[in-house]
Amino acid sequence: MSLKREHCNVEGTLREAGLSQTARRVAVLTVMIQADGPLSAGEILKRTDPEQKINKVTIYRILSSFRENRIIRELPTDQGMNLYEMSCRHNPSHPHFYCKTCRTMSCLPPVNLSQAQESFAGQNVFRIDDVHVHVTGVCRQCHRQDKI
Amino acid sequence: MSLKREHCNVEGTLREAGLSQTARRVAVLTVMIQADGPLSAGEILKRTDPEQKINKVTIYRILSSFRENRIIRELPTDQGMNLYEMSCRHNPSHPHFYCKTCRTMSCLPPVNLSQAQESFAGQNVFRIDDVHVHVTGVCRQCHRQDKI
DNA sequence: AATAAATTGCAATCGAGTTGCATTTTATAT
DNA sequence: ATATAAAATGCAACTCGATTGCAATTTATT
Repeated sequence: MSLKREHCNVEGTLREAGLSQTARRVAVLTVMIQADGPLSAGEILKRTDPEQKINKVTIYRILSSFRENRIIRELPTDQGMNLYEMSCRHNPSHPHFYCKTCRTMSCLPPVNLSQAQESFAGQNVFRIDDVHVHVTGVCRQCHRQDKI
Repeated sequence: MSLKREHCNVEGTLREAGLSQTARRVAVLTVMIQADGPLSAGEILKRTDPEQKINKVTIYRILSSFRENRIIRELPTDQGMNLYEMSCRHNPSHPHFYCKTCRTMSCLPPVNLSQAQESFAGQNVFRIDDVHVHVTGVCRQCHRQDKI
């Protein structure tokens, strides 16, 4: 994401999702909107106002509600924890690049997978070791069985 | 993967990787080769001969050595744990489909991402909620700093 | 201001995965 | 075959991200 960019309105986003406007939710959403890359739950906690002393459980519950309402995306990492980023028209779904050396996750522009290697050449990518496409949704069997 | 398929030779795979032929490694690799989809560490443990009574620590250490030697691939899940599958010429890298309802991960044929939605139509996919491309490697900055 | 519903904090807990160390097994040489 | 060093394994304890139960607090609504 660039520095000068449009982003969502905090109050409007919560209202559209049908979530009540609590100080905690406003704080977390503000951090998410201002972030320039995926953040861990711990990092989100650090970036909220220390005056608020938000409990980590509250952070996780707010992130869950945001995820359920598609306000944010959850990105599982190779390190067994999740990172979070905004999921809105200002930040459409895109590949992420994890550097094994500095252990940081950064965003890549949306690309055609078959052109990945060439397309990523202009990015901060020296070597690609693995490209993993992860598709989430509902399978036909589950849909048939009316589990949803 | 289909039922009648070619697969790797256990002893040869270990030898080529420079790993000694221990009963534990043979057991785990046999399970991996015979699997028809990604398995969790616990499931792999279950599928080994109960007579061997392999410790879970040993399973994790064997999986780590296999991953380091590119014998297997590790797939992080939305559930905060990893699944494992063979990484060889008989099982090239491919997308995976996670059904939120039955919570199972299944394999999809390799496809061009831009054609994903259409291509998956013939699979056991009812609805796609998210397609996540995860690229792993080394960034330019780390390469410049000779960290590797 | 009163009330019910929703949210939050705290402590305890879960579970996948890891670490330290003693024991056992493997590969290699004699 | 036997000895030896190196590698692999088992066991117990532990790490840490994430979750649960329940009481206390805050929010939305009357």
